[in-house]
Amino acid sequence: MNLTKETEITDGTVGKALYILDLVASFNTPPRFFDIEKISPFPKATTHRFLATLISQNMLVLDNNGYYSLGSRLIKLANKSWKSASIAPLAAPVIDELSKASGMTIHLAKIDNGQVLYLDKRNANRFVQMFSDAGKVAPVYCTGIGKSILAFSPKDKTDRIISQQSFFKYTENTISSADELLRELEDIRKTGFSFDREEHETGIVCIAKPVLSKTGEAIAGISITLSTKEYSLEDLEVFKPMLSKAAKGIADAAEDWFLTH
Amino acid sequence: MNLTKETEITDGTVGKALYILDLVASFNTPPRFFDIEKISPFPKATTHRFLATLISQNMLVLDNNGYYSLGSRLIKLANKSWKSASIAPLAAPVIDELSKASGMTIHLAKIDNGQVLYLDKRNANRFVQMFSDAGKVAPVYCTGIGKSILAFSPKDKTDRIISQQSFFKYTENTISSADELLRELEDIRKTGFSFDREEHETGIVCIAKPVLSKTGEAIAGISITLSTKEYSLEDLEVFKPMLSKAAKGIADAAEDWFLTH
DNA sequence: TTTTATTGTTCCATTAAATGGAACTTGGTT
DNA sequence: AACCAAGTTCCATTTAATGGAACAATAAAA
Repeated sequence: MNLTKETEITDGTVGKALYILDLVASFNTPPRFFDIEKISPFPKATTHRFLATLISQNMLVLDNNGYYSLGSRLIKLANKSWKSASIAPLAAPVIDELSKASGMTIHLAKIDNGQVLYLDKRNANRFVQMFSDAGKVAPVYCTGIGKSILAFSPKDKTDRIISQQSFFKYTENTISSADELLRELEDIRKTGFSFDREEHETGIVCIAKPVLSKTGEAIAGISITLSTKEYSLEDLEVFKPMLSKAAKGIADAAEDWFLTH
Repeated sequence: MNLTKETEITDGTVGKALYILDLVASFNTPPRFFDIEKISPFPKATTHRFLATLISQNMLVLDNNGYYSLGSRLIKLANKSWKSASIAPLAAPVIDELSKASGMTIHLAKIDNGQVLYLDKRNANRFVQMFSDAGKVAPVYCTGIGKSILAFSPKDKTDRIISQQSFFKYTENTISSADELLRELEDIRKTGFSFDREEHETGIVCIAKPVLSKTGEAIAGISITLSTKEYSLEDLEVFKPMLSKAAKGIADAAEDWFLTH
């Protein structure tokens, strides 16, 4: 589990309670008190009290076997978050169409805290597991969407995000230095398209394009993903026109929304 | 906006901060400080400090025009919550199949805090807006799933939930008293199926079935929804076999999961 | 069954942080 | 330029968080 410490333990009591919430979320299977206590930076009594508070607040659930899991209040809040704080609902019809037209797996993502945050997904088989990917995160430097957004961001923002990267080598194709990444961003700016050439996961390739604001800055990105079991990198070329159309469509929808609100 | 006060302002600082988070979430469009302050039970300075804390914690975002919206940390947490704390991911393949077989809109929901909480959805057109329905809530007494779960819950639980209902009359068909609801639950126990006969929204009908645990208690419910523009209440009958099969399939998947964890 | 080890919960004197009234700053309007 | 409303900061007072340690419950071993 790749637990990026994105939030310092600050803001007094509230920050600490939310830190405990993240701790619980970081387990792949519901932890017991002991498991949490082991990695908690707070004394036992304090950790215990925070857990009790979070349960009372419906942020956590404690089952009768002593296992903690995340509570339903989060699902309810996320529903509103997804709708109000992102372009995902505006982009949804466009993504539906791209999914239908391409028949392939589609992702919509933005950059959040130096990482790629997936906002929506359509599976190739057209059936979606809700929440299965919205909310997931991935590194910018080895994803098509991450690189496409980076290529069309202001220089200071790009530099700041690059400085946050670890350049962990997921596959033999993974970009492993800031210089190498900067060179590739140059290429992406020329063509407008970026690729993931099995850089994050062997056997998975994608083509991505940024969703640009009126000022030419990337506000999000969309991608089409293929498996090399059935297709090759070259097969991605054919999707360029529909990908461009979709990126434009989302940008227009975002623009309309902005003008009417 | 139907803001059910599901959480009292307790648990000191943490509870209060989360109350402010709910306040921000209760707006349909991003509020300004003034809007929040108006309905906040806390003094101006305190409200302001909580907002600042929540922003610093990535639970809220303040745009440069002074509007507050929900932050990305919620989407990330909800992703994990959906996966770990509910049967939604286990049910997903079964729901996919039911969606394909029926061609209709499918819902998966459970009861949470006396309300129906939707966990997953498949649209009739087969394209899904993620998060668009997972996280939404509806009353138990006028939804097919709500009634089906209630009918197969222990008496004390059923009574407690019924006592929480307002019996607001959404349509002329809405059940408007506890007695009326109890009578209908009797019928549902006999047949195993429940219906929403335009009780929540005019023009919308559905058939639902509970997902039962080994002990015969409902742990969730699934439904197939139709619009009376194209279909009628009678058309729901044909879905009984596939709905039963799906409910059984989800129950089995949940059982398997339980045995192997 | 009894003992021992481990996990989980509560207590309360001490310490530290939250509180909120009021003063102040910012930005827009006549 | 004077005014009004929205948004932010200050700091003495109050209130709640803290955490070491004792205790309880549960699981494992003898």
